[in-house]
Amino acid sequence: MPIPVPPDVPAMTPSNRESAGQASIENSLLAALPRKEYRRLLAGLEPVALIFGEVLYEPGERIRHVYFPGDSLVSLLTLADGHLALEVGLIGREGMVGIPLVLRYSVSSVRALVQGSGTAMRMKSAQFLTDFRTSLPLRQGLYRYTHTLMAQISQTAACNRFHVVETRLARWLLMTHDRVKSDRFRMTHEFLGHMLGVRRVGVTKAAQALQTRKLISYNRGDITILDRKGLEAASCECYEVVKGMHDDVQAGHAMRKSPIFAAA
Amino acid sequence: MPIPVPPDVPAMTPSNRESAGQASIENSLLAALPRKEYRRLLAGLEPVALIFGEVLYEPGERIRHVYFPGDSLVSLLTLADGHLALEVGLIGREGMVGIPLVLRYSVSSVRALVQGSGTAMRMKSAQFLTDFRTSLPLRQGLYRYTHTLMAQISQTAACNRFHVVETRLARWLLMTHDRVKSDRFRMTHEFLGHMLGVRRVGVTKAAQALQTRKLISYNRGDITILDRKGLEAASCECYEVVKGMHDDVQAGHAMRKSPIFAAA
DNA sequence: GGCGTTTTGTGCGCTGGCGCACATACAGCG
DNA sequence: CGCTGTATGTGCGCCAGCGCACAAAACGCC
Repeated sequence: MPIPVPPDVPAMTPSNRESAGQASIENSLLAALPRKEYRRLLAGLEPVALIFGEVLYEPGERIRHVYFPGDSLVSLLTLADGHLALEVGLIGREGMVGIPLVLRYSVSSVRALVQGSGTAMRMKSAQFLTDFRTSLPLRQGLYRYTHTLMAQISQTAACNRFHVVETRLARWLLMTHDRVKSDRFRMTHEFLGHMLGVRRVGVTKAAQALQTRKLISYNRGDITILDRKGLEAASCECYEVVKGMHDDVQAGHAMRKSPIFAAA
Repeated sequence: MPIPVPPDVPAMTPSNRESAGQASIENSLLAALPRKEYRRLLAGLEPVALIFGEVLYEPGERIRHVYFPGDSLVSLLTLADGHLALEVGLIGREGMVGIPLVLRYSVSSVRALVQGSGTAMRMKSAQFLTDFRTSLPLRQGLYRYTHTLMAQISQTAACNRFHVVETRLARWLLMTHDRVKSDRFRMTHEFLGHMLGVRRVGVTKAAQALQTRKLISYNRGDITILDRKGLEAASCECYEVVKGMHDDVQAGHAMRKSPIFAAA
């Protein structure tokens, strides 16, 4: 009842579920760790396939696992009045789901919903707390990611207040596009309505406008990005702001001397 | 031009500026520290008077000091399009201004604006980073506060999206009331408009409604809470949600065994 | 006591999004 | 092939909040 499960993507077979994340390290936070450190953490990490519509946490619920998405995508939703939802954060390969644990808090205050099927590495909370305590690089990466997540949430708040649906939809599609490798993804208007906190019909209107402008095309839950540049022009500067922040952090992994970081 | 400086409150004289925070520890985070720990930190702490309208940080600006408010009040504002502002967080005696430093980030992504004149203790960033590294109780308190701040920002995002001005104004007044000791505070409609992200006239309308219902009274920037219970009824449940979270954390200082906390 | 400034009040037309209700279309399945 | 469910399209009246413009108080200051 809360959020209707959207049309399923082709389900993962047991075979590719097994091999998920086996080949290369798909999550940037993990990939940024020193090889040795990564191998050590691997013991507690387990590849899983996340399926569209799956709820990882509910508000007020104890966090059992943290997730490092590969090509999966997870939305953080704030619920209001029980039926209305609004996305406040979007987590893909650049981040981790379960940030409260970084802050020594074991309860989520938002719903974490799988918004794009795909792979992820997960770890039990207890194990994570141990590894987090003993791994400096992991701590550093996660603290920085936490900061960008806060910034993302703040910016999203203003965006939701001031910008019209069409603009916000464009932004949202871009953010998703950044995190998934493909130009196509499954996504119904109904579902988008819950993300943007508007009626389904509002999404339909906005999507029509974007399609007319040849920026996207869609058909029964199948959205294709046609003109990435054009979409960027159609979105608000909130997109650039948040993106810039993520890029800063990514860059920070390489050049630790960047003036924006506090001395470790 | 961005945000008009609101009517000044009676300015602090040099004498009470000197004695600010001298008497008792007004900030809860500091007060919760073991005595010995607090005395050690005191060396780097400096009492200051914060004045209505003062900007502590601008987005993208390097953080020079952190602030532990006593009876002062600081708003975190996200800016959009350069002229519109929206409050995403409110910090009083329960918290600290400068959370990015907790996450090893030295740049603020929001504007920090003094919204209620009063006292605070401040510390240079470099000193803070040192003390933060060496004080376990300080780290614990700040991590937990950071979590509640994130939760507050998320909830505020949804609130701003779904609730009408009158309701949000009620919530905002309650949050302020919780942090200031007094039933009266200075606050023009214009200023409130920037907090709630609406036109001044919108605030006037909402304030009229609350005044008609005998919940508040106001006069040229002087607002009085008349009926606290009534205001709570007039506000949205977002208020309760956020308040409950803060209370949990406060309680957590006393009973560390609470199941909501992750093992240290 | 008069004057400028700040704060609050009022009016008006406009628009984006809402709630509701129904129409169409395509997809999979027996 | 037709049925059922899912996804998208359309129409309509409504309302909160917007932008703009101006009026009316209250305050501070010379």
